[in-house]
Amino acid sequence: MNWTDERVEKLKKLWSEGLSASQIAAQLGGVSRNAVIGKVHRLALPGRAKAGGAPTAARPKRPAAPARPANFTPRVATRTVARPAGATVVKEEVAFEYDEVPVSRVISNVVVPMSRNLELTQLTERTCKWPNGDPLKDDFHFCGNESPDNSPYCTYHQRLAYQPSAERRRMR
DNA sequence: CCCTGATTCGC
DNA sequence: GCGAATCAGG
Repeated sequence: MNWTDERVEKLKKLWSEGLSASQIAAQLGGVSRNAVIGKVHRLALPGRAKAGGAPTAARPKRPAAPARPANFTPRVATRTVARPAGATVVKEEVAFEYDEVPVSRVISNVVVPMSRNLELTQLTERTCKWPNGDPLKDDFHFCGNESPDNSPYCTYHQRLAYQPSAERRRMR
């Protein structure tokens, strides 16, 4: 695989967006992370802030928490439990609640992790194997986020995998 | 052991 | 110029 202008442009773009060398290698395909790093140096692109270590500063930022929906009502409910004579009153906190918002939608608004979009050959025992995109098209990739031991999926896709399809559609 | 980028040096 | 091997670190 050679460094065509097109591939170099994609490298520059992804590097500037803060993707790691291995992530870029996975997206380009056909090159190792070492190849990517080597090319970055030859192009004299600006390096990462710290030598070694995760590029925390340049990482893609997590989306901000969603604004409260109009029908969001913060409230703390209490209820009094029947008690024998002499006992103290018991209150239970129910915490914040949404009005008539399906739970799946709330979940969707809060946590939808970015996939690393790895190629099949990049997957390991510890990467999420959730497929993204059309298997017959070029943009087909696997999630690739870290998955817990003994699970083929990351925590998010693990949860997604066990939802009924209608719920799944709402979560995405 | 998982990962990160940096560097070296034979090709 | 390329990138595997290696180093140094989180």
